[in-house]
Amino acid sequence: MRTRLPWSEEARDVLASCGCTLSRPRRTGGALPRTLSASDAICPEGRRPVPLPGIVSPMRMSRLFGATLRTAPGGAENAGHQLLLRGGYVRQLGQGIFSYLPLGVRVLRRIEAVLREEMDAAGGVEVSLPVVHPAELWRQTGRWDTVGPELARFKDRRDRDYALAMTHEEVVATLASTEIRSWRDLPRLVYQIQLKFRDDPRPRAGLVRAREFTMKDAYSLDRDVAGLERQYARQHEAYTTIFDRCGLPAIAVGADVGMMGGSGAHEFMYLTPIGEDTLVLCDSCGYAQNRQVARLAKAAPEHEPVQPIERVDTPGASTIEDLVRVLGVGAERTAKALLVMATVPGCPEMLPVLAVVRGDMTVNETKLANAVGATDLRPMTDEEVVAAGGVAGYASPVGVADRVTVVVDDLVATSANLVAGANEEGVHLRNVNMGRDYEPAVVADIVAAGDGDPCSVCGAALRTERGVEVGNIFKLGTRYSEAMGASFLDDDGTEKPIVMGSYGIGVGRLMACLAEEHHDDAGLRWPVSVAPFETHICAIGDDGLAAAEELYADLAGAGIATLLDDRGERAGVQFADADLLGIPLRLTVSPRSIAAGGIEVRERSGGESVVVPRAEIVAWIAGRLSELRVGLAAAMATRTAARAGRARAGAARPGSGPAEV
RNA sequence: CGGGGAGUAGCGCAGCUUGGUUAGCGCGCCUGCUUUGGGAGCAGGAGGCCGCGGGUUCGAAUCCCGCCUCCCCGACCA
Repeated sequence: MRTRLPWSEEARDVLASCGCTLSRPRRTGGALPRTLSASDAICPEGRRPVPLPGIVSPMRMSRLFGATLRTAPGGAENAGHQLLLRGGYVRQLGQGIFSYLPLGVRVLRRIEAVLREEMDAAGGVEVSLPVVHPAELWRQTGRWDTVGPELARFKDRRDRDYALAMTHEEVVATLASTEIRSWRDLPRLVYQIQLKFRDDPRPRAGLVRAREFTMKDAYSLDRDVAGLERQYARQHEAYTTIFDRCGLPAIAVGADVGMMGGSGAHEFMYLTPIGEDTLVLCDSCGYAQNRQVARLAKAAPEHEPVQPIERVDTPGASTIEDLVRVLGVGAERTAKALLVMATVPGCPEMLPVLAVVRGDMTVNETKLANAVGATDLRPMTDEEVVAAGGVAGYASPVGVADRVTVVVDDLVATSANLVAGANEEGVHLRNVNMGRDYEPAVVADIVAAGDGDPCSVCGAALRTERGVEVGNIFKLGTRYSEAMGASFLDDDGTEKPIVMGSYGIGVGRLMACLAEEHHDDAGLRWPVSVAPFETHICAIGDDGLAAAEELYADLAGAGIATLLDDRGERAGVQFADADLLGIPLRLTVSPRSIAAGGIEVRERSGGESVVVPRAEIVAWIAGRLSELRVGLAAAMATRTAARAGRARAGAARPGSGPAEV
């Protein structure tokens, strides 16, 4: 049975303005997109009702700014970055700072078009907020002091402090304080596509981690938490659609809220070895979390009577491995202590912290930082260890509670008779028990989950993967609205703070990930939805060029984004550059193709060339592009699902998933 | 910030250890001729503050010191 797909609302609007009879794309196997957008339309006359979003004009290669390079500049490590440089999409100006050349700009614009469509569809309205922020703005939320050097600061000529925008919560909250007065003004979703600067300590992998970058950031404003949850779920859905449409397989994982604060967050991850985040995944139940927050199942320790504490000499045994060997006990019978200094907002001095986990586990620094409310942790210096009453290799929570904040993993808290250090060189203590021998300041889950650990949901073995964070969504709550005085009058007559959420996608990073995902040895292979052009005409020879000019005019007239190689280069050069640039359809016009009665079409994604009669070429291409678009969405949906395993429980897709067709 | 590496023509690199007179190679670029469906051939050419500053030396791309920049590995983020 065939279901007719609905045109999206926006598509209906634009289609109404087209005089042609439009047909729907054919099913190409697998799932179809939820709705069809205007660009999915197949027009029998080869016309498209509106210019393709994000693509404003066809282009001649002779006018293009930016050379293709045969060899990638040194320093470009990953394939995607190398190809973007070689293809003339981007150039690096400084560490983490890039120029976009015309081809790169066009890819950006197309990604942005998808972002705008999906944000609009989610009820968003576009704004454009300043990149230069008065310091006062950031002081009001306290982030001027808490964020650190990542926030780039400068002074103006009158010695006033400013910051370069690294995110826009403060500005949005300030605006909301004047624009939103009543519950009738809510909910709202504002978004922008704007430059950000973060003085990242370590830019890396080209566009994947730049310091200056464009970001789509959206902010939801709601009356209450229920409203926030609705918008959050809607954004979650929109993000899934966005990455599907762009052709990037990405999965949602639970995440730490980090410097944003708030009550919950998901990150959208592109799984790749070049990623710098470690994700903890469960293939069995779909649990998926950033390692920073991933949990593991901890078997409840067996109950046993508390034994008297006793000293034991362990000369030279300063590691858990030594201890296991010398005392002949399992690592799970030991307690391991880690000494760190924590930066806690509001505290003038750093807080000394002693963290205790079982010897067979490792501390997760993010969890530990969250447990003490710290923004930053670093190892203690030797002097600080002494001041804390500890001895390197023999640190222990026993007897130091007055000098350090003791944080105990919840498993240690319920484990009896552990072996711990004695805060004395060469000495350990047997039968150490929390409560009797020491008092913790905090008990929390502070251990790291990793490969092979049991899943906290279903018990199956977890595995880890690397990923790049291409997007995130945060439930901010009222932190920013309260700080900036953004409140509204509710229908019960009381003044309430606006409940906020924030939702980001790095545009350049998304482009970099796409380049990483879609390439082969010869070059890039852009998904049709984000390619800088849809067709690339190679004009071979003088006769070929003359015929190509006509084809170019026809395609341009049909609204098909076309790049014409009019440089008069040899065929091999043109083909090699076409492969490098990675435009989906290559059209060859040459004496040979003319003799064969048409235009030679070859798809960058592979397959044989076909010759299409000249009279049919425009409609043929329009149809093929339409098929490619539909096929892309279907392929991405299945691919994403396959990569995520059966992502459900852990990924916690809120609300209903995409409608099955 | 800690550790490792690199700055020589537009791009990729050699030369440096063991200082030496005019700094090379491939690709690209310019001119001409020939070629013309997978990065052409021949001939001729242009293009260098050898990252910057100081020092050693008769003489420094080369040795020494300082600085800057970029890349990679660890703590942060779209």
